Amino acid sequence: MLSTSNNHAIAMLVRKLESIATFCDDERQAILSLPAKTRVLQPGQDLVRDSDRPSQCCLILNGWACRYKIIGGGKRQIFSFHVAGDIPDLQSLHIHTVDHSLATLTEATVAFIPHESLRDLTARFPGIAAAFWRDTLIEAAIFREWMVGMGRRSAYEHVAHLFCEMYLKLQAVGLAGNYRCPLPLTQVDLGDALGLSNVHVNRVLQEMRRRKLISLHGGTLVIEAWDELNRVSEFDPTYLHLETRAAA
Amino acid sequence: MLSTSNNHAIAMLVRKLESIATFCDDERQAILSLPAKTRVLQPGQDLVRDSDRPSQCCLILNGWACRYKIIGGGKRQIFSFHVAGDIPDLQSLHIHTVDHSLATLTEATVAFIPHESLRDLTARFPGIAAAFWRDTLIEAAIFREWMVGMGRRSAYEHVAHLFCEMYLKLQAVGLAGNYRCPLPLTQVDLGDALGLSNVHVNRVLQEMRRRKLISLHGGTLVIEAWDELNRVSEFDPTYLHLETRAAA
DNA sequence: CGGACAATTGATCTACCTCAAAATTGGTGG
DNA sequence: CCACCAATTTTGAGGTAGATCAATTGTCCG
Repeated sequence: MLSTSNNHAIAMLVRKLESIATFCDDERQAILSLPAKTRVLQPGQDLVRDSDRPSQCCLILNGWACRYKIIGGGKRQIFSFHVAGDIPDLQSLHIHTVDHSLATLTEATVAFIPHESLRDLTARFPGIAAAFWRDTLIEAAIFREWMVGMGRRSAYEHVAHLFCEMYLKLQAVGLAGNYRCPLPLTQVDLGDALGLSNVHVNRVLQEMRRRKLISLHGGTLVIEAWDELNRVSEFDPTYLHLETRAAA
Repeated sequence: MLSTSNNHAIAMLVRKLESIATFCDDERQAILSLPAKTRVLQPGQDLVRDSDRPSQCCLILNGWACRYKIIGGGKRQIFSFHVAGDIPDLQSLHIHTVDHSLATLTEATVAFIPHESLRDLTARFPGIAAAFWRDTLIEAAIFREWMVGMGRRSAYEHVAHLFCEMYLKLQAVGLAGNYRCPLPLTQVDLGDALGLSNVHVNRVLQEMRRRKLISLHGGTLVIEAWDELNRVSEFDPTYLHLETRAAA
């Protein structure tokens, strides 16, 4: 299940970065010529584990992954969801010991890029370094918004807010449109991301369906009332800092 | 209340960065010669406000500040506390529109450094750029840990965890030692950081005092049972990624 | 068709919230 | 040194959002 890199694969990364930054042709070309080894993984497999010291970064080419931490008593907190184009462990470039885990949620295709190549790339192209840095800063902004959700929003508002966020992020990289996006997560996954029990997530989802805000089944989320979903969650997309202006 | 920069002020920044990175003399010297305008602010003043587009960064020289967001109904979520040596809005270098606010919690002395100077510095010294990036990555790691606290820990565990974190961070920059550190926060501030009501914070603190884990009054936190505090909060300092090995 | 996993339901429980009042503290001016 | 004010902490009573536990149903898929 190993193959050598090809431009088509790395193109996902360019698309992702261009949703938050702007490149010239040289820079684009340099990214596309990054070396990478590709692998296909089953759902639920760990890519990086707490206290690893990786020497490469993972680029998701297909499927979904999440970052999480397990605490005593087996409770799990999910920090982020990742899709094609994301480098979920970019931070390992500058922080050597990882402090959480990364796992696939679905079957996924992942490319591994040596730290060395990325360091060389960022050294030669400060604009690319800035884009990577910007990506990690936006991630921190999303963490802050999740904190607001967990600390100060009701479960209903929090779920609605997450759906708005995910739709816009997916749309920005061409993976969603027309108020419809893939969402191959179980209610347990959602609960672990939101800080809720799966039972309560279920009840909130039912209420949202009943009110005709969304429909969600078969791994697809359909937003049936975007404006209303924005309103109830007080969603303001500024924090996503997307270059391409978000859909209204 | 304005004065020109001096090395003594910027030295706080070097101390902070050296708690998470290592510099050569050239780099240290370059940081020390950053220009800065210093100002003294009263408690409760906003330094940066949601949707500002600042052209300078704030370096805290003295006192405490916090970053926060207010949502509908006046609820506040605090994301981080900042002390001498911190640049709480470093991200504005790469993300132009800020998506939250920054305010003083106590009387504070703050130095303002133009973005231009910081950009020039990071362009000339990649090692300093890496240290700044590393600082923002560690901040994200702390956000993740706060998410665990809000989503998956009990109030008691969460408070204990925060105290462990703050003590180690302050100790790393020489602002704490001997299990004693400044903590000039009201119970309302703590609640807004932890996602709890001030009433509940109060009850948790009483319980922690009753169990002889801490004492807290007059703006000073004394940790009376470090090991026990670590144990109940399952505290693992890895995520702080401190260079200087933390006290046991 | 059977097995595994995911979604749903029901019943009960509790950690934490809200509201409101009282006590304490720290600073200030007389 | 005391009296007073504002801010903060503390206490009490009652309420509720969301947790837990355990069963049932639905869905996918080989």
